[in-house]
Order: sequence, then structure tokens, then C-alpha cells
Amino acid sequence: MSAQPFSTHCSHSQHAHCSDCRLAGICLPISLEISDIDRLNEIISRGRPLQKRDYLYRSGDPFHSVFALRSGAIKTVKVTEDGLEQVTGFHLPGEIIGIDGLATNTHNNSAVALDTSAICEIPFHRLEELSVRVPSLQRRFFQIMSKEIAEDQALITLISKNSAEERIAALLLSLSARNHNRGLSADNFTLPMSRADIGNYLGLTIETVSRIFTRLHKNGIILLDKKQVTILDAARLKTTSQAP
Amino acid sequence: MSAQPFSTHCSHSQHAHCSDCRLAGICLPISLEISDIDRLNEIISRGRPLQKRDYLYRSGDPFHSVFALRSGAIKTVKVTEDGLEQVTGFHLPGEIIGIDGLATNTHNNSAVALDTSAICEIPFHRLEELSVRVPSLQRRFFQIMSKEIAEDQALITLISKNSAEERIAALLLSLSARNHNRGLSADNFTLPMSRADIGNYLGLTIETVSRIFTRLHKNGIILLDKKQVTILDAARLKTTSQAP
DNA sequence: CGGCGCCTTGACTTGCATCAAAAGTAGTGG
DNA sequence: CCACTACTTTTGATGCAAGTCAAGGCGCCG
Repeated sequence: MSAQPFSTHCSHSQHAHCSDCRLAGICLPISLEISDIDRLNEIISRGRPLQKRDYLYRSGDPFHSVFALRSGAIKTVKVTEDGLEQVTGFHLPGEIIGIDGLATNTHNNSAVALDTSAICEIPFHRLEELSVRVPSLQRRFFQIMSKEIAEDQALITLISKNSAEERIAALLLSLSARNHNRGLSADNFTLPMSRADIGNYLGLTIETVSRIFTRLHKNGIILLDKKQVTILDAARLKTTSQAP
Repeated sequence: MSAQPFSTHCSHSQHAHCSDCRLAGICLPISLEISDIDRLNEIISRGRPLQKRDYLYRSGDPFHSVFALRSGAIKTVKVTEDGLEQVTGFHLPGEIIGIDGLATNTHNNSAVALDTSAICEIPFHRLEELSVRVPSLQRRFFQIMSKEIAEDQALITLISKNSAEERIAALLLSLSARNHNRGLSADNFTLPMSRADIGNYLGLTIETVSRIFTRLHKNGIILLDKKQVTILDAARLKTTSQAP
């Protein structure tokens, strides 16, 4: 379609190829052969970027695709019967979103952009076809689902067994590790979400979140300017994340 | 092997057939054709019952089967790095346990009998083979996995947004509904788990669990004798389970 | 009978929520 | 570019739900 060369490394490009993507090492193509990556690439469509607050999908939407996040950040949200929102996860580039709709053919979460976000859309029926020929892709899929379960269970444990300070320290460490995993700085990154989102996710009020941040700051463990976090003492952050 | 006829309805029998099982309507065979149930039945093995406190599998065990609970009750437990236990679910007859090991080929939860429990073991590689010929079985499997995700997310919401009283009321209603679904009384049942298990599951201390039970009792909402629960006022239990 | 789990009850403490208000930041339009 | 409004974050003061500590009851089994 475009004369733009495939070799671009701009993560917002709508014309990249999976094998060129900076995130190939952590995204869906993990452990695929080059030729399989080509086939995967063919079924992926790259739409326009989402703006902050845009929905990628809404609870109740019919399920026909899963999505890979190329840049930006996404939160997934579950709305309860009584209208409360529960943030169930924050998603960074290289992560796969949307398998939640697989069973019922309907998404039962909503996914919202926290920032301008570039997305790869992967039609699920094509992925299923491809899975038949590429067993490692099928396995990769089960991995993603059960990673979701493991993360949810880790969050249950975090919320029910840890103090406010421990929960926030754990979240910072998780974001740090995931940034590091993407080849970015482990000690210096931007929080893509609001304090309200953090509070909602961790079962705390926004006031408590704020107070804990200033406490961590005063203790010389982190530096905090607006949404920019610098981890000054990762070791101490680790210890404060652990239950006594 | 045995001369015992297949028509037995005793749930502890090691010689039942899926199509005879009282739980056929809610267990794995849901929506299968008779002939498919036969094929499913052939790959299921029914071992001796587990005794209270016996492990069905332990975290770290190699994954080769999923299990259907025929009678009794099972809790699933996740052990964190720092050695704390988190109860992640209670499982009643007709429910499927053990898919958590699918991705890594290793169970990352443990499953413990809360009571004498009869189990059907379903070797996963045989199930996969059968799935190829029986698409509805494959779909059923995805359903089970994503039901697990939905339940975990519901628990996250419950713990992070609801008071102690609301959490316990919600648990009682869940147990009630699941009993009813099995054709048993919705208003009168036995708690298979200890107060400590309930507290662990809901993120509460055992003292709080006990106090809430006596409060619900004093308010005339439930009757409680040891582990025997009678729901006197289901409507009021429902309202106390909801956030204000 | 005595010892050991499990559960209940009471008195006290505390971490976090709530309420309230100010300070900081962003978005909009004249 | 600044003024105006609206949202987000911080900070402080106060109250309460649930945790902690401690003691006693009850059923169970050797």
C-alpha cells in the first residue's frame, strides 16, 4: 500500500513487519520460525493508534480478535453488576490483550487506552487456523491464558495479604521488571496510569496511594515527579514489598 | 474388572459411567452427544477416594491430567515465594480442577481434599486427541479456563471493594447457588472448609469470620450449627452481600 | 481424664478510609 | 497569552472496621 520501507523502527508505523518489530522477542511470535512469523504477520492488521481514553473493546462486544500492544499502555477493567469498576490489569507493549472473550465469544472486560497506543489486531479465527499448522503457536496461546490466571491469583494474594505500602512497592517492581524486559530502564520510567487507577487496581483509595508515594519518596527509596518514577534504592523497595 | 453393574448411582463407586453420573448435567460432558460421552468415559479413570487433607496434586507436580470432582470438596492453594498460603478456590462436585498446569506442564497450585472426595481423572493427552474429533469438547475446555479467570477477577473485586460482612455473605450465596445447581438444597448445606480457610480465601482473619457469622446469626439471616448452615432469609443475605 | 485443634468472645490497637480543603496541572476559548 | 474552569494530586484531621492479643469453651481422641 505504502512506499514506506518495512525496515522502519518507529513503533507507531502501520506498516511494520513482526520480524522487524522491536518487541518480537517478547510478543506473540516468541519461539516461532522465521517462516511462521511471516505467516503470522500476514494475518495481523495494524490500525490507527488509539488515543487516551479510547476503548479497544468494551465488555459485551463480540470477540473476534486478540490484540498485541505495540506502544502506549492499556488498562483492562471489569464492571460489576452494581456498576463499580475494577481495574484488573495494566498492559505494556509486547503484551497480548483480549483472550478473555474466547470462551463466551463475547468480551467480558473492557480495555481502555491510558495513553496514545499502537495496536496489532490478530483475527482469532485466522489464528486458530494457523495454530493447527504451527503447534508452538497453540502452546503459546495456552501460556497467555494461564499467565493471566497466575497474574490474577498473584493480585488476589497481594491485596488480601499485604499492606498498602507493600502493594504499591510490588506494583512499582512489576512495572520496573516489565520495562527492563522490554530493554528499557528498570530504574526510570513513567507511570501510564492515574493514582485513581492504581488505587482501584490495588484496592486502596487515591489518598492512600498518594501518601504512600510521598512516604517512599521521603524515605529515599524513590524519586517522584508527576508520573515520572525513579527508583533510587531497588533493594529497599524489594524489602518494603514483602510481608513481615 | 468388576461384576458390579454400571447402573449404580453411588457417587463413590469406582465403576460408574459418565452417562449414569448424577453430575452429567454440570460436569465436563455438558452438551456432548451420547456417543461422545461414551468415548470420554473410556479415557476417564476413577481412583480410590481421597481422604481429608490428602493432596490431589501439589504445586510443582508434572501436569498430565485434569480432574472432575464427583463427591466431597477440594480447595486449591497457591503458595507464595515467602511461604504464605493463599486459598484461591473451593471446588464442589461437578467442577473441573487442574487446568492450571496446562501452560507450563507443571501445576502451579496445590489441590487439597477438604473432606473425603471421589475424583475422576482425565489424562490430558487423551483429552486433546478426543478434542480434535469433538469440537464441542475443545470449546468446553476454553470455557473452563476462562471461567477460572472470571472467578479470580470476581474474587479480586470482592476483596478489594467489599466489607467483611459483604464478602462472607457473597461466599454463602455462591455456595448456596452451586448446591442448588447440583440439585441440592439452596438453603441448607454444610461448609466443607474451616473458618481459617474462609478467612484466607476472603482476606480476613479467622476472628473476623467468626464474628460475622455470629452477627448474621443474631440478625436472623442464617442459622449456624458448627459447619451446618441454614439460610433463613436469602433476600436479606443478598442485600448484605452488596456494597452500599 | 487430659491434651490438642478449632471456634468463639472480649478488650484494645491501628491502618486505612473518610471528610475536607488547598495546591498543582491541564484543557479551552476569548 | 492569559484567564477561567475542571480535574488530579497532595496534605491534614478524624473515625471506624478489622486486626491483634488474650482467654476461655467445646468437641474429639488417645
